[in-house]
Amino acid sequence: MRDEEKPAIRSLPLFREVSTQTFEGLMAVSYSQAFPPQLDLFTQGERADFLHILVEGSVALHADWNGREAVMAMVRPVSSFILAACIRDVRYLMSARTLERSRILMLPAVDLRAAIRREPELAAAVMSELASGYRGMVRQAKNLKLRTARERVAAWLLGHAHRQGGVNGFTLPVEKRDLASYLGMTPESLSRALSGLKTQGIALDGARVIITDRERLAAVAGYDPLIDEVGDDI
Amino acid sequence: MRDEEKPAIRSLPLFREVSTQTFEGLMAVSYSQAFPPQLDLFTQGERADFLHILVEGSVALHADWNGREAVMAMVRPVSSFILAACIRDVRYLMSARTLERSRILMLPAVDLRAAIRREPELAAAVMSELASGYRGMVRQAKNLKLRTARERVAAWLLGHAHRQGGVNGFTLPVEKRDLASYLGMTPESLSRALSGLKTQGIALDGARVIITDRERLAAVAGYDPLIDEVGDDI
DNA sequence: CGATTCCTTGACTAAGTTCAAACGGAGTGG
DNA sequence: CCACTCCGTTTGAACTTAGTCAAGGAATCG
Repeated sequence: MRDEEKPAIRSLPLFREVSTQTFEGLMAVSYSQAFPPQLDLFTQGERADFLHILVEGSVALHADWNGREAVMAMVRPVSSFILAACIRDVRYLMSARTLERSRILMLPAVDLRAAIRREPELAAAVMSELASGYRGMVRQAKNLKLRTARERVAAWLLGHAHRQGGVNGFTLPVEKRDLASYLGMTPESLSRALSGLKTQGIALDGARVIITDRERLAAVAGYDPLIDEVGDDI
Repeated sequence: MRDEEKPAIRSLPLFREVSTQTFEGLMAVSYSQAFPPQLDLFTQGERADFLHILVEGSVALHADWNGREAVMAMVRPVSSFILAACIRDVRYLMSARTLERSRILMLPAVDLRAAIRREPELAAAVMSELASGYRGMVRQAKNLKLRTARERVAAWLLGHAHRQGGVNGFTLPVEKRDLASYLGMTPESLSRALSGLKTQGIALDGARVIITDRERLAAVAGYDPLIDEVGDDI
């Protein structure tokens, strides 16, 4: 793996409190690899052999069933994914594919599990990470069950603007069809939902979105910290 | 707390591997209480002060937003709930209410966190439990995103029959409207979906369901271990 | 019993999907 | 440099699914 990647990985919630010895040990058995866009990293149902850490690029976790597909999560650097399957030593429930060219660190699940057994600080971090991931999924399920498609779109726009540092304008970080799938709708529905929101506080230009009336958009979205505040758990 | 409850709690995945000393310590600071049906135990947004363990009865975890409500999970004995919020010392994302008269053990989150710090076996069990909960939520999100209402109903029926020990007939363990909400639909839709399934391998008599043609029902449901096999993680 | 609560059914409405076609931008090759 | 192609997006129209509203029925519980 590259040395310039290390500091970013070291500062992940997962490794921040871990001893240097353990961290270096884990890095020594991991390997980093670059993947082209649209490449399948693994497929649901396979055994979880590696904890993946996205260092650069972007990755979609998706699920397939009966010929249908849904994007379950969109991963951005630097963060790990599919920790739960690695911990339990079971099969992936989701597949992963790169959206852009991506650099990924692959950490053997066996070594991770061994390190956890040795180092309580790592165990604590994993626990915290899993709890956070669990709550993220609860939020997603709430979003799906309680909101309409249009409301989900409005909420996502607000949430993304917020995560970008409270900006008003941004360009969509992924293709619209992937976003649509993530939000549980078809690309056509997303397109129409976005059009419909043009009178509700946003302006559109291709993949560029500008929030012109935050209050109004928030009213449509029914913005709620217990669904949308993904960041520092309240 | 009552002594006759202890063995069941002791054999929970969470406490099975824990030292007797720690276990007894935790039990000593916990208290068990009986609640009437339809009682709110806590409300989303409140601080998570107690890990709850359902000893007897049944509990629904639900989420509310903008005047709408959705049942997110149905808890049956003996199992713990809202572990993630306790671990992270944050607010509940869901509310809880009893469905029947229930006996619940309440374990102060502070003591739980302290015990975890002291005992690696407990930390490991918590980790495993959280990972399992996370995967459960992923399954639920997949279910919601990929399946139609009718397919979810069919899959739930099969899953429930399977969890009951592979029986063919059973009576619904909760009221239909709660089941409907859990499955992300209205009571009317559930009613119609069940009627529609009468030609697809089930027979109905009020709350009693008999699976007459498992194959056929499984075909409608598109039964998939990566969504439906809730039990021992594959 | 009578009252309440839950479930079912029917008719209607709204939301979202599907299919098809047109549009538009990015990259390619003549 | 322009035409061409490819692919994602947009738009329109028909259709399907699920939700809403309202009324009737069935079961339950004081």
